[in-house]
Amino acid sequence: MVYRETDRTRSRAAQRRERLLAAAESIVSTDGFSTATVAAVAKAAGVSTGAVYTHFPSKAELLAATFRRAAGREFAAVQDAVAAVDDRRTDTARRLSALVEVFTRRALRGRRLAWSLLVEPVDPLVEAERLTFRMSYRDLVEGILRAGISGGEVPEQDPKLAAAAVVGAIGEALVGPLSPIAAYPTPEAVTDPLRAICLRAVGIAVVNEGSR
Amino acid sequence: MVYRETDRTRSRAAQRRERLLAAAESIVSTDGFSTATVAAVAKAAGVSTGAVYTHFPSKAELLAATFRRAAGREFAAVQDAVAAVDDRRTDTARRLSALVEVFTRRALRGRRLAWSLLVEPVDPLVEAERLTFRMSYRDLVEGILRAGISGGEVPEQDPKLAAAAVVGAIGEALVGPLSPIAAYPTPEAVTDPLRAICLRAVGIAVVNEGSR
DNA sequence: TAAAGACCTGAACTGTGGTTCATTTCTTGC
DNA sequence: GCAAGAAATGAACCACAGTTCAGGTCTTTA
Repeated sequence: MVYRETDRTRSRAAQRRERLLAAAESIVSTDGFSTATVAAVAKAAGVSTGAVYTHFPSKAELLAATFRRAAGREFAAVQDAVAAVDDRRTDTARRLSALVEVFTRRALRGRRLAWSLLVEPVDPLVEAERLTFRMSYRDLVEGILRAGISGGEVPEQDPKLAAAAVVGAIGEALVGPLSPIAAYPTPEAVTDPLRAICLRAVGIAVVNEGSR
Repeated sequence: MVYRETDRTRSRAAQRRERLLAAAESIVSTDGFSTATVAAVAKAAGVSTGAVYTHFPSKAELLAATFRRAAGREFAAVQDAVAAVDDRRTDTARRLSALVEVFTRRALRGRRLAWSLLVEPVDPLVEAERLTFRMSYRDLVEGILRAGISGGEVPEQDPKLAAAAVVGAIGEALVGPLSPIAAYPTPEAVTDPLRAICLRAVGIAVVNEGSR
């Protein structure tokens, strides 16, 4: 044999894969997963439909990878925001507030993507990814609550249940069909009351609702 | 023409329609909407696939009607429970508690159906029905909150946002993939903390969490 | 019982979109 | 430049489930 896999070919392949993912994400974030057909993604990436299958074993895997990419970035941003608070001092209210604030801000900025990531009906394999990320968010909240409970800032309660409720409340308030956020003029107008709701829900008395 | 539509034929048709809906609901409540194919529903109802189309214009309409049937019953039960509290006296905490309790109890009893009604990916037409019902729940909560706010029991806040959050919290805590309820031994073990969370979320201080 | 219309049957049809594959084009190392 | 292997192409293929329809059956009224 004469042909060999080399740095150049590998990076070329990685580039193609990246192009495909970027194209898929672009479609998803403007029109949702349902319009992200193999043909559409291929076209957007400037390749043939068949070429998709040299980089991904199936459409489901392509979309799952796309989901991971987008959701991972979102989660990392929220996680970082929470961690940044930690750097200064441990304060449950602040950490939860940071979580709500960053999540909300980002969801408002990219509402279609947020909708796709949170509630759009998707292929089972993508749904599995979604489950993973929702669990990550719940675990993040749960961790905050556990720390708060042991520190005495948060009343005794099942942190798992409370965390699930908080995640559900944020999700429904922001991207669910029930969300009234379209009527809100600024991000703060959403984050402030939503933060108040989340803090109260876990039993933290909210003193000053205005903030920053 | 000699053939005429008569009471007998009409009731026969109504019966068939009913059989189809019942069959569809049975399938949905055990295996979800995804397995409710036209063929499967027809078979379960004891008719041919073609006969379905004499009673429903499309599969989507059949499933939408099925959804309405099941979701309508659930909502009515919750609504009745809330109204029953009203009969005695107006008390926001009691009304919200009744809502949480009945919703939870029923969801726990039929978890698969609850999942199908709340979060299973479905046809757009069915999704539209779901939206309607979610709005009904939100409106129910919103009404309770408005009354509470004007009565001074509940602090000033956007009742729409708070209602959406409450509905989201309940949904996620009960049937979402994050739900830890499988670990709970009895319905009360779920309703008590969940009620506490919901009441606190809207700003009602929870004094005694034990209850009844 | 006959005519007329509606209903029922289930096999055939259809539309959509994921997947495959024979062929062509590239890439690599000599 | 050439052999060998990989990747790309895009039209053909296929699977699946919703929908249709020709033919048979049932209901109704006269």
